[in-house]
Amino acid sequence: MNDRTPSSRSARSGRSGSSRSSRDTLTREERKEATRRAIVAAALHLLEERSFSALSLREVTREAGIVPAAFYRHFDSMEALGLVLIDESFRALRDMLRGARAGKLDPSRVIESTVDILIAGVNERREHWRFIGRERNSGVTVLRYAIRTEIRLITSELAIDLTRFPGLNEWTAEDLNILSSLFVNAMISIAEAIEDAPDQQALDEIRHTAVKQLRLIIVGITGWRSSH
Amino acid sequence: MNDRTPSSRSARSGRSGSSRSSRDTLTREERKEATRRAIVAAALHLLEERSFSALSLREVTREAGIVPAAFYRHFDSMEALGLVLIDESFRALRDMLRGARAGKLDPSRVIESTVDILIAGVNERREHWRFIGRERNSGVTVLRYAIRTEIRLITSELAIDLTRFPGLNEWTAEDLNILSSLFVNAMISIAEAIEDAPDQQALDEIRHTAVKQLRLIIVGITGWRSSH
DNA sequence: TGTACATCAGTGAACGCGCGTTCACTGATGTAC
DNA sequence: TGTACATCAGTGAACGCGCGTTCACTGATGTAC
Repeated sequence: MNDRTPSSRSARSGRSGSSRSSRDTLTREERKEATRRAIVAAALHLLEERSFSALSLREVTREAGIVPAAFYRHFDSMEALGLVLIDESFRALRDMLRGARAGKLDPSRVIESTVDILIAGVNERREHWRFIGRERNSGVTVLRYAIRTEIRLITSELAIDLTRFPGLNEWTAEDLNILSSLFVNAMISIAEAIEDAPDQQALDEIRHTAVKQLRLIIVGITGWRSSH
Repeated sequence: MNDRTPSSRSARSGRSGSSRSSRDTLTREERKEATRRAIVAAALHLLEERSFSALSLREVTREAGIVPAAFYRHFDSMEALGLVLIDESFRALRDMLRGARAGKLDPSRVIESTVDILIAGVNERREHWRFIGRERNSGVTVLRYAIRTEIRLITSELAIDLTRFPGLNEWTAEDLNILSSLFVNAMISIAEAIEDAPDQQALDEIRHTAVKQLRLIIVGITGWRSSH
């Protein structure tokens, strides 16, 4: 696991000065960025087994292949690194959701497709999901609030999207938000279940359950007249 | 916060020997039990602000008013203490649910009453709920599994209870479990929201949202024919 | 009730360890001429 | 292209600190007679 990202041979910049890479060498700026990415990746990797508050600066730098003091060339503190991890994780999550929306799902199989996309997305970015899932309720206040803010954002974006569905366009904003947070909550617990799935059979079972749960919510919606 | 539970004056046992307390003194056994409870309470108190993996043995003993080494007279390790905390927290939770069932709710207000009981219950045992909510997804594997097992138990107990409801008694066991885990998930996220509620207004809003969400699930059920 | 001995919850000192942070440093990369 | 100087990412040693765990101990509580 110790690739020793830093310390190769030499580098040479292009003509006019700023960021450009020639064949086998990198500019100083590019090297710094590579180390930064190594730190982020090391942290994310270690966070599969630890919670953020149990993660030490020295562990991260050890995994990233640098000396502890070098950490401070990139981040002010572990907390700053944590916020970057959240930002990056939610960027991945948003990409997934955007992809799902652009996909123009077959209306007769909306739920199945949604669940499939969710499962594929979580599997693809296991580390990010695990991190978010862990820290959402964990001890580090700053991270917890940052994550809840992001989730609230996603929830209200979904609420806006829902207005486009037939039958929902005359719901009140409040009701749409309630519905959308019901969906988001369901997605979060499905994602948490996926993370822990030990094998394909467990995954199939989760898929099956998730489809039924979401279908039940949909049935609820269609039989519902937005109240007061 | 340092009450110094241990070290008072003297004690005297009753006639025949074993556990019995006279007026103002305690047997050795009772003192030991008191210290044990002090440790558990200290840990639970500190866990309102920290996650378990960030909690040190020395912090706990300091808060409990004993010397670090004395911890080992009561628990083999911090992990053992963690498991006791889970056991105790879920005992509190089960008491709440049992109370709710025994209450013979007004059928026309089942949802409102359920939510009220949930809110009251969570408020009454904030420390336990916070602990469970945090550790459910946190880094300490043993605790995470212990909590999930308990939640699975509660879910299947609820599923059995649901068979008594008109219209649900002919559902398959699988479908009942799915429905019941939808309920339990909703309860968990409601409980998490309650923990963070800063004031009465936020609490009212949570109550309002929770009632609507549960009602939506119920509508879903009544419009549902248990499939295959 | 009184005495002599056993038990054991809690003490206090000591240990080695990994931690976060600081600092002066080095040497490759970048820039000015 | 060549030279002289500036920049700055990463180094390695050092620090003081709180940690978990061990150990021989103490003195109140408990028991046997």
